[in-house]
Amino acid sequence: MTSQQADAANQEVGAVLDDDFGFAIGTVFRAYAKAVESAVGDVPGGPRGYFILAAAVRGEAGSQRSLAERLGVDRTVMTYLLDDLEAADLVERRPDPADRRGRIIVATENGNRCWQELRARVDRVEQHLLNALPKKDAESFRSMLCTLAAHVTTGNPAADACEAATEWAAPAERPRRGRRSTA
Amino acid sequence: MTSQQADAANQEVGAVLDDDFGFAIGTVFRAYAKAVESAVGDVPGGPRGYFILAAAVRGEAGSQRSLAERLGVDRTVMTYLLDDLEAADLVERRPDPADRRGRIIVATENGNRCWQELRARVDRVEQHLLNALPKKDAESFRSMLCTLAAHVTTGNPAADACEAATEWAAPAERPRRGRRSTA
DNA sequence: TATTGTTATACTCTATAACTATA
DNA sequence: TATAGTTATAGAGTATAACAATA
Repeated sequence: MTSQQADAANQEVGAVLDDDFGFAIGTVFRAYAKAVESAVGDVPGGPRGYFILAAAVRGEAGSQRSLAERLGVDRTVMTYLLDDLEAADLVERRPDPADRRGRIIVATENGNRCWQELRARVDRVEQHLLNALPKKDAESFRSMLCTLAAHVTTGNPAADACEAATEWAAPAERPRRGRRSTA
Repeated sequence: MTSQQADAANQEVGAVLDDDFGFAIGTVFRAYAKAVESAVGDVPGGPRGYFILAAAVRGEAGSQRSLAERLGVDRTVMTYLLDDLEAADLVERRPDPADRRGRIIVATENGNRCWQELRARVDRVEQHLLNALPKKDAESFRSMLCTLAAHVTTGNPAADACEAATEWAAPAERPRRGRRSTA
């Protein structure tokens, strides 16, 4: 196969695979996450730190636990993230007057200021990504995406679509690569 | 704050945060990935293994390197994934006649059979997720998502939207939690 | 007893570097 | 010299479990 043929084949591959929903959402998500990562610079925790800050600025962060669940991170990880964000003087942990076990996450004054600039950058990333669509489509895409997110958040998320995990193919033990025992 | 007020606030939080694009795409992606993970059962590599298999079945996998880049994984990780998939008799590494350094990834007969069932399951996950939208919207959402993915794949992905990473907030050293030195 | 948050530890996953074989 | 793939290893990230304080 000549390199020209190879290139043509690769183009083809791209076109067809990108037509797969799972492939597509993965690709778009990774591209967005990567772009946001560079956009937020050295904010502790990267994109996740940014979203925590965003929630805090809007006064919607709530408790550590609820925020962690919303962001899809373990509650212990949330502790580390908040330690770093607090050390950077972006957010603050305040005692919850209603439940002395919990903390309420709020943005500091500095956090508010930083977020102004960060949000502008992240917005540009979002717009740049959506520029691939006609302006009108971009808006409805954004809207539908938010609808899906809201639906996932409230309803139970597709977990019931498939219940059991069947045994697939060669039951021969797969010895967990990359950590080939200590022997 | 009463617990009723707290509940109301939490509802509000959900609604507003889900209206943030980044938050929404993260939420939807995680929900989809989690659902696919359970749908594919113990296929080696989980969702990633499934997508490799899907590419192989369609004869679009190509070389390990190109496939790895497409899936957003390191080429060394691709080696491990393929080791496991090959051990499970789902895919096969064939020498590339055009370049004896490279391998071409193809699905085995067993891999083809398994994929038939797996694809049906994953399709159900996708449909279940998109059920939150009116049927017509679901189709256009899917289409737009694929357009975005194709655009990301070809054009350079938003990486130029923001160039430098500025220093944010307290430059006080953040001591990297969770690995508090060996002392 | 159950829950929030923290800490320590163990584990998994990823990526770096070094190596082989091709080009 | 550069690239595809492999392997080993170090490192980052994650989750488990135990604990303290509060409900």
